[in-house]
Amino acid sequence: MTRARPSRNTRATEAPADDAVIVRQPRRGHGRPTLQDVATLAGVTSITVSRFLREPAIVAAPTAERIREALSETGYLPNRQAGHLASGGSQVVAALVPNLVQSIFAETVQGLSDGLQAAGHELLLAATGYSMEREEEQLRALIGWRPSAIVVTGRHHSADALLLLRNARRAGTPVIELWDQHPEDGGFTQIGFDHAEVGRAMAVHLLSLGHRQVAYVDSGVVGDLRAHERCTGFADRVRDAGLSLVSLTAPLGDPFDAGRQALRSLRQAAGGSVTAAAFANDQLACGALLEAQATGLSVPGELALMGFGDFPIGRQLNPGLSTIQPPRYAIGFEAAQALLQALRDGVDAPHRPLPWSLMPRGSTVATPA
Amino acid sequence: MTRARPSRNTRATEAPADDAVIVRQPRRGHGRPTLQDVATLAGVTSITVSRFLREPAIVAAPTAERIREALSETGYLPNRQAGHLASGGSQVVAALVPNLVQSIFAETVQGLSDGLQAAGHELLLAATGYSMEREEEQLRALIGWRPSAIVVTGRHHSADALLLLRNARRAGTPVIELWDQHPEDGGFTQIGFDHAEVGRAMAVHLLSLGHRQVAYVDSGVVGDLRAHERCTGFADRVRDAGLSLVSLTAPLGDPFDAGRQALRSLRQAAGGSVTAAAFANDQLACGALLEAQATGLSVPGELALMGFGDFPIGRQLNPGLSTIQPPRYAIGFEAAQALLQALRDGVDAPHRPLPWSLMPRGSTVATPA
DNA sequence: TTGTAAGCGTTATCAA
DNA sequence: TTGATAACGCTTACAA
Repeated sequence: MTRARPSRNTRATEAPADDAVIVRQPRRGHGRPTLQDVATLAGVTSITVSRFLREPAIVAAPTAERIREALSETGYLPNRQAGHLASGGSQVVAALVPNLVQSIFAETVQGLSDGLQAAGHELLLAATGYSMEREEEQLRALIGWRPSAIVVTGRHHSADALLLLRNARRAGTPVIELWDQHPEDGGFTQIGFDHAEVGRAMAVHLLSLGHRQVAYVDSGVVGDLRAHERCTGFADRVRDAGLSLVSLTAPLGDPFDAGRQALRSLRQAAGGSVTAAAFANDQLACGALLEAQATGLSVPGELALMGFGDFPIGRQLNPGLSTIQPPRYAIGFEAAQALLQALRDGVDAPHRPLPWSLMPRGSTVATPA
Repeated sequence: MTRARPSRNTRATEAPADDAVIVRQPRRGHGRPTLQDVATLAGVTSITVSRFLREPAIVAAPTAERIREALSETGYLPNRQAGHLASGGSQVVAALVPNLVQSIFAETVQGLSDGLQAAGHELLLAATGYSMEREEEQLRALIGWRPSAIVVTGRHHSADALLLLRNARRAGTPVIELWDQHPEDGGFTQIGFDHAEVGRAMAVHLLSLGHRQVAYVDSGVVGDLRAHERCTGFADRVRDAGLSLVSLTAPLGDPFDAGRQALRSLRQAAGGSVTAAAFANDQLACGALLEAQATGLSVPGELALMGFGDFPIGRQLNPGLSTIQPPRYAIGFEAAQALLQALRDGVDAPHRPLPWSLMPRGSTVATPA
C-alpha cells in the first residue's frame, strides 16, 4: 500500500513571494483534500466553498463555476466530523437492536434506514445480543458520536442506560423505543405494540378452536423480554379460562432444532394430552412442525401449532404455519418519521401503537381436504 | 421534551472576580458536558483530564481521584468527532454489504463486528441493495467519516467508486474486498473464494451422480454478480463435459416463491428431461424442493436439487438440501484481522482465500431407505 | 506531573 | 456576494 502522505503544498499560498517559502510539513490530518485546498484552487476562501456546498445559489455564478471545477479536480469530500463539531448538529441517528442475523429486526433496520435516507440522515447501528449490559456499553459508545437522535429496542434498560437516555433527552436528543407499547409516565416515545396482548390473542385463537390442553414454548434467550411478555399474556388468558397450561422453554442453539427438541419434550412431558402449542417465534414453530411431520404426528389433527413473526418459510410449509404478523418494517419506518418530527418540532413525538394481525393457516385450522 | 440547553456556567472560571462576570451564552455545542467542564470541577486543565482518560497512570494519584469524581459527577462521555478531528485517526471501519435482510451477509457483518470489537474499533455500516450506483453513493457518505479502513463486497465497482477506493488507499486507508477471490494487479486485498470454482464444483457433483441433463437457476437480482459467476462456472463445466445446459433466471420477489415458480418453468420448458438442477441460493432451492413435494415430484429420484449458502432451513427439510457451505462468518472475522494488520504494518494485507465445502444431502444423494 | 499554545476541518456571526 | 474571525471539543508538541 502506498503510504506516503500526499504533500500539502497545495495548501501553501499560491505565490509565497515576499517572505521565505515555508513548505508546511503537516504532522496531523488525514491526507485528504480539505475545504481550504478547494478554496485555494478556486481562488476564494474556504467559507465561500462551504457556502457553495450548502447553498449553491448564494454564490455568484462565475465563482460557483470555479468552485465546481476545483471540487471535481481535488475530489473533495466533506469531513463530517469537522462539520458536525462546528455546527453542533449531527444528522446521525444511533440505533440499537438485539441482533441482525436471521432476525425480525433486519427489516426494522431497513425501514429505519429508508425513512432516514429521504431526510439525509445517516444510521449508526449496533447490536446488543439481547443483553442489557451490552446495550449500556454500546449506548455509551454511540453517544460518543453525539447523534441527533437515539433509537433503542424495548422499554427495559439497565439503570445506567436509562440515565444515559434521560440525559440525552434532556440535552435535546429524541429517544425512541421500538417494538413495544407500554407507555409509562415520563417514558420515551414508543413505536410498536403490546406483546402481552398478542400472547392473549394467541391463546384466544387456540381456545376458540376448542383446545383445552394447550402449551406455550417460550424463547430460551433470557433477554428476549418481549417473547416472555407474550408468554405471560398467553398464560394469563389460558388461566382466565380456567384451564391449566403446559409451559416450557426452548433450548438455545439453532432455533429449528430447538423447536424440534421442544416438541419432543412436550410429547414426553405431557403425553398426548396437549392438543395445541404456541411458540415464541416462527423458527421454533417451524422446527416443531417439521419434527411433527417427520414423526408422523398429524398437524393440526393431533396437535395444532402456531408461531410469531410471519417469517417467509412459515407460509411455504405444508400445512402453512399459523402465526402473528408483526409490523416489522413499519416499526422502523414510523420510528424514522417520529424522530424527524421530534427534531423538527422540539417536542417528544407521540407514541405510535402499530397494528399486528393473526394469520390463521393450516397448522391450526384444518383446511377442507 | 425538555429542550432548554443546560447553561454552561460551569465553564466560566470558578471565581470570575476581577473583571465583569461574563455569563457565556453559547449558541453552539451539543449541551453535553465537555472535557473542560470535568477539568474545572476537578480543579485542573482539560489536557490533564484528556491524559487521564487515555493513560490514567501518568497523572498523580490525588489528581486522578479528583478527576474520577468529576467524571462520574458530570457523566462525561468523550466526543468522538472532536477526538478524531484532533488526532487525525478515527478507529472507525466503514463497511458496505449488499443487504442485511434474510441474507448471507448478516453473519459476515457479525464476524466483522466481533473482530473489530476486540481491537476497539467501531463499525459504520451501509447497504447497497446490490446496486453499483448505490454503492458509490454510500461510499461517498462513508468516506465523509474519514474511516480508518474501508470494507466493500465483491471486486466490481463503478468507475467513480473505484477512484474513491484508490484515493482512499493512497491516503493510507486499507481497502478490503469481501466474498471474492480473483486477484488482479494493483487490486485490493480480497477475503473470500472463487465463485466460478464453486459453480464448477456444483456441476461436478451433479455430473458425478450420473446426471446428463442438468439445469441452473440463476438469481433474478441483476447485481448479484457472484451468483452469476457461479452460473458461468457451472455452465462451463457442463459444456466441457459435452452436455447441454438448461439455464433460467428466477423471478424477483419472495425467493421461496421464486424457486417454486422456477421449478414450474423448468418442468414446462424441459419436460421431464432435466434430472438435476442447481440454484443460485438455498432459498430458491428450498422453494423448488417444497414445490416438488407439493406436486408429488420425487427428489432426488426424478429430480435432484442443490443450493448455495447452507441456510439453516435447508438441513431441516426432508430430504435435506444439498448445498455449498460458504465461510459466512469467517469472511467477516478474517477481514477484521486483515484490516487491523494492514493498519498496524502500513502495507496491504495479503489476499485470503477461504475454504468452502460441498454438503451432499438427500436432495441429490438418495439415502438408503 | 502539569500546563500553554496551536491546530484538526468545518460552520456561525458579523463586517465589508 | 464575499471575507475575517472565532468558535466546536479535543489532542499533539513543547515548555515549565
